[in-house]
Amino acid sequence: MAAHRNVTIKDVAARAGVSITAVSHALNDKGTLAEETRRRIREIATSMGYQADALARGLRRSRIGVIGIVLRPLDALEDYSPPGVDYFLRFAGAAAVSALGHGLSLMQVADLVKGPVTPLAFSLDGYVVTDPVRDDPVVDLLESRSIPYVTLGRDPGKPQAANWVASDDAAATRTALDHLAEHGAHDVAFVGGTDDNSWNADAEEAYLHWCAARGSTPRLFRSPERLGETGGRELVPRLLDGGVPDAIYSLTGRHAAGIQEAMRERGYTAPEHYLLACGTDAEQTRTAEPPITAIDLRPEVLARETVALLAQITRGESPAGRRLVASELIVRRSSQRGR
Amino acid sequence: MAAHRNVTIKDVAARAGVSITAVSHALNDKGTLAEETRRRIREIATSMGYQADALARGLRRSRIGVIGIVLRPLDALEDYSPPGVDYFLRFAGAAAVSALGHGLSLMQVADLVKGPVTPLAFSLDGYVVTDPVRDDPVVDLLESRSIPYVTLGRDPGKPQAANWVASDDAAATRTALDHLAEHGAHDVAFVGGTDDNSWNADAEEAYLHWCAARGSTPRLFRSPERLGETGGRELVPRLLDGGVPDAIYSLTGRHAAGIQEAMRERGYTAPEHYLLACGTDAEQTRTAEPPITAIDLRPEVLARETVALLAQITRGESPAGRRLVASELIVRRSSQRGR
DNA sequence: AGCGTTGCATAAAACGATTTACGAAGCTAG
DNA sequence: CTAGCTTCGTAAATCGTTTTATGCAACGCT
Repeated sequence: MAAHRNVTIKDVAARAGVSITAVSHALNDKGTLAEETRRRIREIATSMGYQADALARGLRRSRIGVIGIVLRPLDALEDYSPPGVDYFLRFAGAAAVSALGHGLSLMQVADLVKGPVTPLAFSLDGYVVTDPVRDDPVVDLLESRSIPYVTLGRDPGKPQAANWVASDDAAATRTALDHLAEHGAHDVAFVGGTDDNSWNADAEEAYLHWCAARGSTPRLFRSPERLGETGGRELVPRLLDGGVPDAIYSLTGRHAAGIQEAMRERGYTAPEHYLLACGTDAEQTRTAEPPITAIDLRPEVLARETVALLAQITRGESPAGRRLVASELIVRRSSQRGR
Repeated sequence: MAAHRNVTIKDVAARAGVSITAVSHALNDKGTLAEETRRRIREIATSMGYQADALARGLRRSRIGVIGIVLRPLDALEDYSPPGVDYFLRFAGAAAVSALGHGLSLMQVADLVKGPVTPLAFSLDGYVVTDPVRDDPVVDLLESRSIPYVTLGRDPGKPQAANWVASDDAAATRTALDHLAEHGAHDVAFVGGTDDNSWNADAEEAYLHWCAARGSTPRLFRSPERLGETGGRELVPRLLDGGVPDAIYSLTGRHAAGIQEAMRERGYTAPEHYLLACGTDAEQTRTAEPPITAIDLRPEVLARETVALLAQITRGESPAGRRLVASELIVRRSSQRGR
């Protein structure tokens, strides 16, 4: 238990009676060693429990087997485990697991452009950046350091960006709106966030198109993500201006929960007086009374695709990758009414 | 955008017309440089956007500013984002945030003793190991590599272990049992897990003592954590042997949820026919119908204490630290009955 | 003049790997 | 016999820092 220096390549070389070069070559399948020598060295290395020091190796190779993940919406919130928002945790968890499958590990990194940043930040092999905002400074920073990255959701300011994975938000929005319409809604109000990312942008645009196609007048509202339930509650008076809407489609779970509460306080409940659906599944949508119909963005699938793409890129293959992942509507009581 | 080599200490030295030693000393407040020189070098370094390479620095200093976290119960589950278990995610999230406060960052590491391990694993500054089992191999491994660590929950096999933080599970158990008794329960059945960690051990022991003190006959059940809701459901026939218990205290949230469901299917609901409480708060306990009384282990507080202790140790100060954190009972409908 | 301080700065040796370039045998062909 | 080619290994440079040991003035003192 004494402060026991770990076994280094030098120790292995000494024990095997060869040079450290030989050991390195044997272990990495390089050079021109005789097969027999290779085998012998490997055997000795294993028996000594040798494991190459990741730092030293990284210094030479400039790859350390770790990728970073930056959750931009949480950077904006300045809270990395906000109550009720489990999408990001599910995504990050799934990403970590996927990374392991590629021999990588994953490290969550707090806002790269603010304050003191983790020392390792610029030595990582690559980054997953979720929901970048328009011309995101984090993306610029990575770009300027030429660190590879994949965004989850497009950077709305860079339509030509090469590598991203995204949920098919336009399709998901249409599915949700159609569902509300099927259950009798003519007039659907839309509540989005204010972060300038592709999730908000694509959903809004799809909503406007949908309204135009049906000849209905859009009623579009926005509330900062940061305000959460409170933001939802405060929107209700405006939502009720000009009568109770047939249905409300709220992008974020926390807004939806706030809206539902404030509506109930005024005597309006779903699905009796209006229909309610939400653009992302969250603890609130599952546990509200009644439970709220929501879109499952399938963070596990998104994570798998995102990490796979990044892994490919860090390995040097760099096939421009743009992958769209279909989401799924989970129908719950808040939007179901006999037709 | 060209593959732009990052600015190194050598570049700074060249620009400032001094040796690299001078730059290193200026930036780390070492050596005997003139104050004026120091200032000038620092200025140039900042203006060039110099940032020391973490790998190279780590290689010398053998500290890289990253700590690892190992969630043993999830290792056992082989699922790092199991549904409904938010305690670990809350803990890990809070730990990450706390780590930042100490200038460290946190990396989640999957089972250190199984399969290929992340290359960086043995170069980290230290580890948080949650809920080690008796003579945990991960703890042994860290010990043998002399990597500092703090456990969350004691290793039941090492009563003399120096550094741990834990929730006061004995007290919490008594509080919950007393609460059930106050609401009229005489005969409380106890359902624990099978992992041999201090959480299970301390709660069981407290339960047995409590029964002994009151002269009631203990009814102790165990079900593997891994079985989750199913495990809870399957326990119900045995729980009902010899009549419906006044109350059931289940340690894990998933067991509790399964028990509640299977009981309802047989026509027994809480709090009408029996009282129900749970040893940890989880999505299920909050959202079940009725919601289940549960103990909030306060993962945020635990995380803060654990990381603070580890940070101290990695800084070289190593005050043996054993800290007990009080948890809090959240009373919900499942255990409330007019007396 | 000689000597010990003091103050400032640097050269060089680590840290632990990978990679490049070269060298010593042994063999073959002319 | 020797030039040339394999085959098998190794020496040394390198990655970017930190740290240790040393060097060189200038100064004050006897």
